Amino acid sequence: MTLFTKQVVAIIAAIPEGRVMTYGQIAAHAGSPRAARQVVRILHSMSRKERLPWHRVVNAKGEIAITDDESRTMQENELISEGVAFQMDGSIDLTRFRHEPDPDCLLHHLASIKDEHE
DNA sequence: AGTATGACTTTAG
DNA sequence: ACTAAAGCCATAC
Repeated sequence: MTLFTKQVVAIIAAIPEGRVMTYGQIAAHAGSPRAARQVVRILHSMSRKERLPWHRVVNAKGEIAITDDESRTMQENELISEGVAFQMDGSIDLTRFRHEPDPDCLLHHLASIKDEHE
């Protein structure tokens, strides 16, 4: 497992209830602004083993990115139950629900991750 | 080791 | 506003 992966996991795990982040955002905070797709892969592989709030991750337009119908509905329900409101067009208002990690907190977090990283 | 694969993003037409 | 194409790079096989 790479450092990038651990950072992504840590960032996702730190998303509070009722908030969402985009793939690109997460990738950028983990050090690779163009690695949105890796975030997807990590979500796929890690959400099975780890308990990640994968439902709090959406695409850049604030829409649910998942393709599977059942999972998409499940994500929708999770978000609604957390207080995330969907707009008429089925997207989320990112100006209201986007989570921006606190820089200091993030730095500290990443430092401790780097330590435990082999 | 080499190739294929994405629950994406951004830019260009 | 919509579609097309290229870029990205850690996993899975």
